[in-house]
Amino acid sequence: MRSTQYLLSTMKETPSDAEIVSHQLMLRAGMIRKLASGLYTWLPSGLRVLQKVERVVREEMNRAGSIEISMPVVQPADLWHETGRWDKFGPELLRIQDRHERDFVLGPTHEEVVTELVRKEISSYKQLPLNLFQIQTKFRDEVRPRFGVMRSREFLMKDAYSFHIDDECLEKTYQVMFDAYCRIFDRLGLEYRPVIADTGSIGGSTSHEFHVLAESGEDAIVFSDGSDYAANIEKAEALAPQQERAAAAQTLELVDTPNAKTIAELVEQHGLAIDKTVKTLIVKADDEAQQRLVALMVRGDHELNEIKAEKLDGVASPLEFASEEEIREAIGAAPGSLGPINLDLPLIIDRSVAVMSDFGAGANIDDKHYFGINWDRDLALPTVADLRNVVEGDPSPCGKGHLSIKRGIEVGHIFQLGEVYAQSMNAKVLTDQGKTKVMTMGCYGIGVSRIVAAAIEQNHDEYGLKLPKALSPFALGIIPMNLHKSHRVAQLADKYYQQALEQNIDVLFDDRKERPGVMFADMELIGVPYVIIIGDRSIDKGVVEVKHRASGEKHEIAIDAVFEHLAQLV
RNA sequence: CGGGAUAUAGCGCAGUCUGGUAGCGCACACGCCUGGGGGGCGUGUGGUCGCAGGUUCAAAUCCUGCUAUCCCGACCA
Repeated sequence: MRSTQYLLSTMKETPSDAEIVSHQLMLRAGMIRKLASGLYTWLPSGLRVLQKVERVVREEMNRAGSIEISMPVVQPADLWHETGRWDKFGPELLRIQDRHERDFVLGPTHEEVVTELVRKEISSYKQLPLNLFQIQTKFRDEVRPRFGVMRSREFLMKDAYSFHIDDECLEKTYQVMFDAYCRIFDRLGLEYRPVIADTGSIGGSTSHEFHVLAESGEDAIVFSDGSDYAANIEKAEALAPQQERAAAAQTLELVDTPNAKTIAELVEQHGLAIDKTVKTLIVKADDEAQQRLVALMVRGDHELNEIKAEKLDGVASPLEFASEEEIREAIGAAPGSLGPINLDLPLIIDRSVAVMSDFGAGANIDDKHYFGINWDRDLALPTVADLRNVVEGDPSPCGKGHLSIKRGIEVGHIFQLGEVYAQSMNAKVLTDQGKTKVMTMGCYGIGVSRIVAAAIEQNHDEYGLKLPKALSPFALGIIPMNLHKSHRVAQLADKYYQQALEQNIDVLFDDRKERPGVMFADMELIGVPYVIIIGDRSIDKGVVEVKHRASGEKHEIAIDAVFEHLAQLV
């Protein structure tokens, strides 16, 4: 490609609405442009990178035995009613109507559509297992799109779905997909980790996420230093504390705390250690429960894990917090003065809270707290459960070592769905016994467009992108010095360009009438891994220079030996 | 959805408080110089100041409403 015939669209200055580095660089390098919040146009350089990711994904999916199809973006609402997700999915599901006022959705995922396909096409166990994938645009009406294509509303995703006669077969395919994902992320040159994950709104049992490690990651993932254990923090169990509860040393005392509405204020104003305080959180109960609200308690320095909470018996799922009015009506006190004593609601406490003694909590009377609370003495020990997020240094749930916490960008997620969708959509086949049986399913997603952003988060420097060669938009750049005045330079540059084209090398020939600094800066910004620099000065010596983006090193290479030299690199 | 901020040329910004003919840098066009790291000089192009109302002789500037975008939060009682 010649620069003069290309849409380079690089920018010197960073647009003010880009926050994280990948978003800034993608704008500056002329990879994407925003059309509206969460909607991006891919410019040529961005599209090149996107397609390189796509290619690796496609190759590895094919290699792993998955078969490519393409399903519609627009899906009839009926299918979503069948699985119940029309009601469950929430406002992220963009609903639209056609001219006949029939309901449709813009597909955020394709379990319904693929199951509809397979239930019609497949009728015998002999046709299983079947693994289908597509690489296609998805739409999710995110609450808060941000960070460019990292969390956009429209995005490119590879989604695969496998169908099996039984769980044993599903588990085999799941492992095949797991391995294929590792190969994909290896080939893309990413630093990543598979972690144990929650299945979330998709449903099912076993699940792993693949995370690219990055400070800007939106997820917290935890690792054991004593084993391979790694999990999303949502899923990591906080083990019960080993130590026994200490004996009561203080008497129960009702204290005026007019200005202590938060744990921080309580600690500061009343000299209470933070691990001698508790937080009482009021959430909605599930529909079958006797009372409309449930109280949950975690230690003052801990965080509630919403995923764990909403899985508890009696707690509404998805988790919903009670409003201030509801709390006042049920308890008679405002948030900020809540606690376990004289609480007329079902109460579930965290394992760490169960071993606390002499602790302080709200009195369920405005502006008052109880200090010196002790279980069994002052009130019976309520239901105990794992309610909190693990923290750095907690013992690992695997039994070996302790946990550390890192940030990750979720780029892949695989699930053993089991019969969830096939059951509700009546997707059955005949077994070798001639009986009907519901198929069991797996599903496997990769965020293709998100990978582009994640790869940049991991591979950049002050000058711009430094993508691994599997991903960089061009493999080779040609920078001529004084192209428009020196025939020798022009001739040689053109010769190299033709040669690169013949060899099918993705080459960017900067034939603009620009100063060298501009050309260097652009090549570095878009991250061209190798650049041939041609000038009269070096031609006089019978050489040209080849510059390596990653190391910054320049080597003089004999004019005729350049492609031989590059053959090993590009 | 709650809180905060912003909206002026393609990009980055000033001007708004204190109303009086819309500015700077970069980019872009042309000319000359320069020619191995975002160069120099000169001449230009480009803006219904987010939208709609209002106040005023006069509004980018003051008032009201709306919209869009970004950030933070949406358990941390």
